[in-house]
Amino acid sequence: MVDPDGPTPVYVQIADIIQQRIEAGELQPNRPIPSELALQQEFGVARGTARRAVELLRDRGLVFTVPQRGTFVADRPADDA
Amino acid sequence: MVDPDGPTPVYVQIADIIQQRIEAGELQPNRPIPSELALQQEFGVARGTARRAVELLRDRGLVFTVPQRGTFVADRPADDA
DNA sequence: ACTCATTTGTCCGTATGTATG
DNA sequence: GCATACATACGGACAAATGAG
Repeated sequence: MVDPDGPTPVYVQIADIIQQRIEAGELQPNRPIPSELALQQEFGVARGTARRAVELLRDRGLVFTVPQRGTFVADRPADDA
Repeated sequence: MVDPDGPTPVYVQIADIIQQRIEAGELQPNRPIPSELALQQEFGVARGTARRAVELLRDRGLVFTVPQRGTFVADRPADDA
């Protein structure tokens, strides 16, 4: 799934994969994405790495995090007007 | 200097302190801010915490980082037009 | 060309706190 | 009280690029 030896950081790879799922409609607006623990297990990475991936998705505006609740797909997955 | 038990996260406190130094002119545009190691030692925190503080300053647009070189005070410390 | 020190980038593992259900 | 989940913080490790010598 992810390549630790590739030129792209693992947390970026994970963020890219989740972004694809969002764009593919597998993860829908206002629905939660997998928890940090779930991502950690799915991709075989440490919690910090899973967190970085989610942070990156927030930076991209694709998701929003509600403390103590989870991280959810933003209303507008990709574009605007 | 920083209060680990206060309501404000340590990395935010450190970012605030550095911001004050920038605004006070102690750290000048295009000049480097202390390295992560220096911040780590000065504030007695782990490197991850020092990094978080610098990240926050980047988010605020106060500094820019050049990989393997250092982090520098942005040209325009605060405003724009 | 090479070595050394510096500095940021990434990653792992762990612990504690806080909030929700 | 317990389980889940994010937030913060600590510690250590290795890689890559830069710059000084």
